Amino acid sequence: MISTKGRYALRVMIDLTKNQNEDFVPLKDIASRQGISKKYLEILVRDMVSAELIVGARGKGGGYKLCRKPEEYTVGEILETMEGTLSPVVCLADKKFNCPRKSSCDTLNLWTEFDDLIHNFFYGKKLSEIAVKQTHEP
Amino acid sequence: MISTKGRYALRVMIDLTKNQNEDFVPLKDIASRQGISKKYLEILVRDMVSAELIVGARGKGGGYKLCRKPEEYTVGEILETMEGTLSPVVCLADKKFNCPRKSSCDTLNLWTEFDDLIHNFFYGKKLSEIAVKQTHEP
DNA sequence: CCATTTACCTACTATGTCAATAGGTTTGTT
DNA sequence: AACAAACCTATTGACATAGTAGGTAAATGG
Repeated sequence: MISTKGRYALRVMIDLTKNQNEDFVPLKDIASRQGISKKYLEILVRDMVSAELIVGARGKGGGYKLCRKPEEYTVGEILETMEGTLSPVVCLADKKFNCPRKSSCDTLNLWTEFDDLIHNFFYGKKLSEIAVKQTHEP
Repeated sequence: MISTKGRYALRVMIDLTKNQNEDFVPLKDIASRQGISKKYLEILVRDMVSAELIVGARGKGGGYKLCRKPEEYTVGEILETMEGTLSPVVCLADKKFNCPRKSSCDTLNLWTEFDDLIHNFFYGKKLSEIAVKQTHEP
């Protein structure tokens, strides 16, 4: 299951996409628009900066900003950064894990197929696709 | 991520499929073949019985048995029983949960699409498909 | 230059789930 | 009666999740 880390991070990225006009968007604004604790977002945003998904600027007029164009991010990249892995099972998540049952496992095929499905789904979605500005009813 | 509950339960179902010739398969045998603690399996198997995936018989000659043909089970049904839900996010997992951001959420579509993908994948797979006896290399 | 605004940093915590383990009771078979 | 099996209740250690609390550092505006 996707945790708040991944889900909130994605919403931050969408929020930043929608507010690209401003140079830097303060976390305070994002938090209030998204209805998420600013304190908690600080933790997530730190990881996002060190993963080079966004950049921060201090002081007055500071905040956060995307460091690429929205179409240059995939949802998969964002989620995988925050969640650590998108793999549905331990044996596929950890590359170093060499399962002793590997050659005889009846379920490995199933998990591998599922893993590919997840990967292709999320890496096939661009941030720009899901962060479209909403058209309001007349 | 699919926990051991779902993964082990699936392996129990596969084991039972492969040993359909015997009337009832003792948990002891399943545990040793699968290399899983019998004590832990007891807990999982209890849930499987109450969900009517399998039936148990006590006493000597007892054990567990499928209550339908392998082609009448879907992997989705087995996993969903054990995991509680297959939904990737809380807002879709809990039917009673009425998210206040539902109408304005930018990510709901994404999660719904992903949820359908997961559901279709696992409910499209039958137990009989993944529990085929392995053909050995000559 | 100083107050303000912002990011950035370290630490702590309550809660819950996971993955078992331990020990006992009941039921059916031989 | 002995045994083998399912069935039942309770407990536990480890870890992740989803935060909270309080402070420091840097940039800007007046």
